[in-house]
Amino acid sequence: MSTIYEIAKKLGVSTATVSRALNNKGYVRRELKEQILATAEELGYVPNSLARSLASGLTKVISLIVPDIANSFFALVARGVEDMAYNHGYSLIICNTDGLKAKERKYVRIARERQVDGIIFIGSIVSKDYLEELVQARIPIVIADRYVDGLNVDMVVNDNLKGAKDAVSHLIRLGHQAIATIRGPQNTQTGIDRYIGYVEAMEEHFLQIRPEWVRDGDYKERSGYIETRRLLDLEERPTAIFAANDLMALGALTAIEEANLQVPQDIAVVGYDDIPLAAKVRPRLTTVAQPKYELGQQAMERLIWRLSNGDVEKRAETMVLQPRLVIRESSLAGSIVNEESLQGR
Amino acid sequence: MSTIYEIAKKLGVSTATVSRALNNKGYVRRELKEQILATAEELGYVPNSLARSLASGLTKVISLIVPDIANSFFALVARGVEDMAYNHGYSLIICNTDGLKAKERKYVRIARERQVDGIIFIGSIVSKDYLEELVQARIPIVIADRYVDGLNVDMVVNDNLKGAKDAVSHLIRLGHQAIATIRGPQNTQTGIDRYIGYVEAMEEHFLQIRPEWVRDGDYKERSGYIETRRLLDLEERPTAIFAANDLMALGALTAIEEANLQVPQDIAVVGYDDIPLAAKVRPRLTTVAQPKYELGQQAMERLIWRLSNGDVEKRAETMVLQPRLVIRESSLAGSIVNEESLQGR
DNA sequence: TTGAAAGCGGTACCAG
DNA sequence: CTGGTACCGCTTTCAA
Repeated sequence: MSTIYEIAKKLGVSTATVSRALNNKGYVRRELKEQILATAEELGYVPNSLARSLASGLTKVISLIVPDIANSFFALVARGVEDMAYNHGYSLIICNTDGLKAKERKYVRIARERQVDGIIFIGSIVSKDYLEELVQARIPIVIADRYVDGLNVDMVVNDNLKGAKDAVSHLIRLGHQAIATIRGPQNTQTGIDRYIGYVEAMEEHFLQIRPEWVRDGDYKERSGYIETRRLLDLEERPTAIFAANDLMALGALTAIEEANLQVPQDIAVVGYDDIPLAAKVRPRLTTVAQPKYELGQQAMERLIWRLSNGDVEKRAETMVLQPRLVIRESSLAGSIVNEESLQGR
Repeated sequence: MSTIYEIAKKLGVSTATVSRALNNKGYVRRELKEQILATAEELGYVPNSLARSLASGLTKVISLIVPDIANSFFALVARGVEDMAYNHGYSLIICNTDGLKAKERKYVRIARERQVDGIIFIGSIVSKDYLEELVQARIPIVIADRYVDGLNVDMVVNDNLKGAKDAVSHLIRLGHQAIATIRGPQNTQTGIDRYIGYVEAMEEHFLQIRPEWVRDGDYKERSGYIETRRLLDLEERPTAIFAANDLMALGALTAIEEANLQVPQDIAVVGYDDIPLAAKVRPRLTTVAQPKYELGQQAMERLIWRLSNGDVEKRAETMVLQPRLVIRESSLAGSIVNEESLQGR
């Protein structure tokens, strides 16, 4: 493993000059620079970024903290982050927390030890404990797909309230009046906002919200399944269900199928997120599409921006991306339809 | 950001002693050690792993090179890698190549610059060019889900030949004789082995392989769709299709559905991989399950083992995991069946 | 334009 | 047991 020292020795110059030449920084006589570059090539020189980081104080590494990369939603967001990072010379350390505070804490610790330049949280718990620790350590962070109140931190989210409202309004336009919802955790902002969207849509159309039609899920498929069974057992059964995410909507589809009922004829179902599966199941799932890849991209872009304006203590901003209702079979009567011709609003 | 130097100064000891105490290495008087630990705590000391790595020559970082983390198959393997890495104190740098040699090369370069302790390749191109570069740089690597010939490198794969053979034999047992296959790229070992499995199963049962029943795909859904349409246009149409992976099998299902034919009544379909979608589509897809998570786990475990036996120039080994045929609706006549009761072989 | 040298934060060997 | 100190490989003033 050759070093700049070897290059310097071979050419009888100083390491300072070699460093300048290699980094194209400061003054170096043109031909000398070319010699240095040539020698570096010849020696198979590869810069040691550890040494560089230690000296410069910058690692060009970002920690990406996510509940589970095997979850397709997060995987797509992560992909957006990674592409943007790659284009800007950043490397990503991946951290799966499984929603566990302990793992999250540990990963934050690791991020600090490794001197990462910044951290991106995606849909994580984000306990304020270590969030403050990070602010104190002056490590820039961006939170994606999760709005955390009272924090001077950059965030990128989608307009959950509007998305949910669009979804429910769509059901109402189809003539549904008895619309139930399976909510996400009400201690998360996404869960709260999507529920408010549901409520607002119902109220604007003067539709009654029966308490037993409001079910609490945890964003996992199983809870969608369980709560839907409960809904089906009701004497006053709803004709449509708005699930706060696709996984729960999928669970709903299963429960309805098992009950020998038809979607959407007997019950319509709408989800949220538009994970890849949504377009694959039968009936295809109507859902609110979050710009997942873009969410990741924007988060990373924001972080890079923050990093290059480091000392500027500019106020944090929240970027809101627009969701898009994707209408498919699970909320239409009848046959298979062309998805493209139906997309909109 | 406090350093060991500050701890040392505050206690009037040397940095050497502090280092020893913090790392629980070498001799330090018990009470002194406790004081050091307490002071570290008090100062909010966080070790700088860059400095540590630079001095020790170990980073505890691994590069994970994968075509696309948003692909659920790779995501699951990656998850296996990450969990194992986490348990052993390793961090993972994620690298999406999109199957592009240029990106793969770039990431290998980055891995070297960052002085990673090792590299795990999953289903990648793995050009011999930089593979040799890595061997020369003495960076241990493990290749998962991809067998590369003539290389003294550790590998973890599943028995593709056997898996394919099992799948086709299953179709034959169901009475199929006209069985087509959509192959994977024949410049990949997985593609070759799965094709050989198909051939062996057919030959052992004295079944004819018509050349027009052997189609070439690229592991993407679209190619499965296209090749299936070709198969359906044949005058001598096959009664079953073995696709070399699930994505292509999914494409096949779509093509068959569009042709208004029934799966499995008119045509049976079997895939390979058992991605999450396989159990979700209708009809549910019969497939060969690869132990994805375990594949990742084993790869990482192998790498860790190799790292702790660094100087021992032990011969590389190839670990072969067993695939498992998962029988679902796409290869059975008739109604929805309980998946569990059908798993076997 | 170039070079000397002081770090960056730790590790680890050697002497005491 | 503990301290002194020479690096690890590169960046970055500051002089020359």
